[in-house]
Amino acid sequence: MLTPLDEIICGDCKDVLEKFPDDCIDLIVTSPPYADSRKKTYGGIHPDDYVKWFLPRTEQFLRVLKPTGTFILNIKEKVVDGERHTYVIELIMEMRRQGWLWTEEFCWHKKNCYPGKWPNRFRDAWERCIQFNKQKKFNMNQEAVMVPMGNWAKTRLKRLSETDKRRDESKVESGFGKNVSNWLGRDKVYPTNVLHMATECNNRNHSATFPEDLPRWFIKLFTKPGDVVLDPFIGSGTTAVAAMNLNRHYVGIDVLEEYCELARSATQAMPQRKLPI
Amino acid sequence: MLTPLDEIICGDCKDVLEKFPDDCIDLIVTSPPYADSRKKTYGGIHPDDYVKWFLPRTEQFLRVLKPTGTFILNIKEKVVDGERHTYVIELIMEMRRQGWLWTEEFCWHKKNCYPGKWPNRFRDAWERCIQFNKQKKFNMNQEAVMVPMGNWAKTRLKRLSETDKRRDESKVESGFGKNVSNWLGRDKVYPTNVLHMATECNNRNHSATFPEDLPRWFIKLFTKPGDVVLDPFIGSGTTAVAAMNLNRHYVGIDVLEEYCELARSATQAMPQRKLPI
DNA sequence: GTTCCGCATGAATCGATAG
DNA sequence: ACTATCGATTCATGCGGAA
Repeated sequence: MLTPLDEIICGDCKDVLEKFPDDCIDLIVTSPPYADSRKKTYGGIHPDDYVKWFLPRTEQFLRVLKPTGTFILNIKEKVVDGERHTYVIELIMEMRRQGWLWTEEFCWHKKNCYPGKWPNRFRDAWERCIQFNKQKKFNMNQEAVMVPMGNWAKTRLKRLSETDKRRDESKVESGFGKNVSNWLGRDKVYPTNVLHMATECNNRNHSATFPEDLPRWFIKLFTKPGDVVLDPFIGSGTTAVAAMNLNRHYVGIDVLEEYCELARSATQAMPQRKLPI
Repeated sequence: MLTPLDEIICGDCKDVLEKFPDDCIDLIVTSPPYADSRKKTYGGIHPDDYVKWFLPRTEQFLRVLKPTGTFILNIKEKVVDGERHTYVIELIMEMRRQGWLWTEEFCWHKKNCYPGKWPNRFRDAWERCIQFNKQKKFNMNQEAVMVPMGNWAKTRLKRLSETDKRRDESKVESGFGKNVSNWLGRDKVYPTNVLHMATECNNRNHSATFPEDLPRWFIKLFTKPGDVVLDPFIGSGTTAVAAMNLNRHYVGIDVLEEYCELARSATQAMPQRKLPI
């Protein structure tokens, strides 16, 4: 079977991917249903069963990913009985046994985290974006995510509005859009492994969207135009839209037909490809 | 033996703590020698041996810590052979078997991280501050680390200078100092589990100092004046100085006499206790 | 066209209450 | 006793409407 490109496929990603050929995906970036979350829609996997549930799927991810490809897993451990549960770190250990390399762990600082107050902890304002690879040599285009933040840029930024300044603090290109070309040839710096992005809290159709900037950043970093991006838990379609906007092919999978429809609408509602990338 | 207070003791913390009574420490906060780092000074423990080396020491930490106390471990996994090494997550698993509760993991965002460029990764701008406890109920004074950042403050901040605004962004009390009292009674918010603090790059006598703000923040959060703070890897004495400034007792331990001397000088050079806390 | 203000909205967590 | 459900808590963000 050939790889179906630019499609949203309904089904369990384990079953769907079994029909895919080996080494056909350049980047997998996904935010799976967290343990015990989204119960009403996804059924909810108990934290204690999460690793066992996930491993057969990462096995398929490993097979379909190209040797030079990357797998970015956005995840966070829940608090269970007053403690951080260990399913995420156990998953890392088990995936290494499966053959994955644990290359890096990015920290996504969620500037607008969920509110609340408890006697024994503060609000959780960060999630892991764990980078796995098949080999030590993988594709990476660092220049694609460089940030205009030299002295010249800094001076100019002082004249921007408060809102724009806030966006600039994210240091991740978001908020600059078309103007980014103005910064070419100026002082630009490489980002770090800490990403500052706010969640999108205005999406009423899907309870757990990550911001488009997140997959967008990793797509620019780990793929080039024409490459294939897979999100095995596509949800509302954020990853597919991000890939589309960057002239990459996408493959989206979700077990719920409802979300597949949502993702299809999102990709088809795209007004145009916003160039330049 | 009674607990020796406000002293820097030379020796391996395992041996030194064996002579301490049970349940005598309110907070342990430390940044141990990282695996295979600081070879010249600490001898360097190979990453593969790190957990085995560390566990007998955490066993003593567990014994001397009060039931309501907290252990904050500032650590980060090294890159070994292109991969993040697993000694930190293995350590968490093993310490849980030892009886520790893995309550939380704070993210310390190092705003001025170490420079450098590599083909396959970005600069590492965050470290883990892992919180362990003996029981679910522990002492925590959240009000002590509240931050002036409500709507009212936000509006007002627009009129402050650029420099002040930058300091404000740190959200961790650093940079506000005396002015912070002006904000009392106004909108203050609780912080999150992401700490934004710059590293101190001016200490050339010790190879791995963390900024005083880091132990200071945790000391304010998990102890009250008169409590006892232990740093079993005291290094240049940052934790002892922070405890002293906050009117807490300290116990510092280091295997190297050279660092003990350095720490003693640091505590004795204290000009005065900077009140208010 | 700007800027400003008010408002709804969250991958949360704890503790109490109910079965 | 042990599990399931529910209310209270809390704040950065982006939207729409207003000045």
